[in-house]
Amino acid sequence: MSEGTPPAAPKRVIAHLDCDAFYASVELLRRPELRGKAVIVAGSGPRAVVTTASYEARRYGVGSAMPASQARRLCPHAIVLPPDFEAYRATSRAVWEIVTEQLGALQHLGLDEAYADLSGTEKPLRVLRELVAEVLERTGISLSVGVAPNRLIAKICSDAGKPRGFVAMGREEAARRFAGDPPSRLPGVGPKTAERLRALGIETIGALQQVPEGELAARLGARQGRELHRRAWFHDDSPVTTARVLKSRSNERTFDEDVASMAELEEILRRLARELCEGLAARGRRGRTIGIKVRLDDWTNVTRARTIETPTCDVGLVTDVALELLRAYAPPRPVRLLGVRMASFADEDAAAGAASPPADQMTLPV
DNA sequence: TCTGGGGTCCTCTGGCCC
DNA sequence: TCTGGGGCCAGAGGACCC
Repeated sequence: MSEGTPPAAPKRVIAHLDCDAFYASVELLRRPELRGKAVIVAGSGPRAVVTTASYEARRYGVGSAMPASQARRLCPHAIVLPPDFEAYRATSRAVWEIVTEQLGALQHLGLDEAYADLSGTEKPLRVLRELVAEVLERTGISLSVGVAPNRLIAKICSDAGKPRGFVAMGREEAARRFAGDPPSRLPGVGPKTAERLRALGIETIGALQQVPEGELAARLGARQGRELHRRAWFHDDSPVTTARVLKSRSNERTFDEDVASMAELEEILRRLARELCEGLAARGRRGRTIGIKVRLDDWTNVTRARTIETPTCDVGLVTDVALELLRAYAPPRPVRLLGVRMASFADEDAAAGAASPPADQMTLPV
């Protein structure tokens, strides 16, 4: 190693693995007779939204998070199935156990996607191709894979190749290839940011690349401006983080019809708090910050929280605090959604035991 | 057309302390 | 004694993600 010359950073190889139309795929495995048909997974209530849709349904414009009523209008012949998260979790475990056997620890993002760091792996593309074939054979689930020097490009590549895609790309090529795409293709650019960019006349990633970082910072704030500029050029040095600790847990419900009665709201809040505490107790978690969330009929969202001295998962205490917060706010309009939340968890990792990881450490999506 | 549920992270603001 | 600034924390709201 020569003095004054830093050693070249080892080349990173990051893979993003994404299950194709995951929930719909699980349903099709259970009901093969639906294969090739338009299938929508959605709740049944008047305010239900689409959880996912098969590619046949997507051709009619049906997409995730769309109101189920709208999805039915767009694709009236679609078969609508209720979500079965237990089944999705079980299939998810099966898929990621196979992947973890081959690649080691993963960074999970929900049940159906994960990052793996393959830096230093011999012939990573071959390893990944064989892995995708094995997952398909053993579980029936097809994966799309993006391989790149960073997470940002890997994710965009797996998305661009869906379904059953396998796309590997370097940073310069990504900056060229996706220049004509809208900024919303970049993770972290949602509808609001896309609209702000549109208002500035920025309609493509290529256009975003041409805006000096200083100008973006002046218009969008220093941090977001810098980050957008980096993303437009597909720079990303964030690590693949395999252990994530749960920060908060919540339980919320949207009502089929708005609720104006305070007595009814209090009863619902008691139930939500009890369910939340039972879930926390089962995982041995206790928190200090208790919060409520209220969505009014005009879609106004209000949150209130209080931090107590001693961590708890006691139903009575959590319910009392949540009720006090609700009474102090006293919703001025009918309520559409009510939720309760716990955060600031006590560090009880040691108590969870060394043999098994803490239940909320997301080494596996459970 | 009419928008779920469960999360994370970021920004802003205000209170408190030094 | 008063004032300003910085750091820290909690609370609230917003954007985004799957």
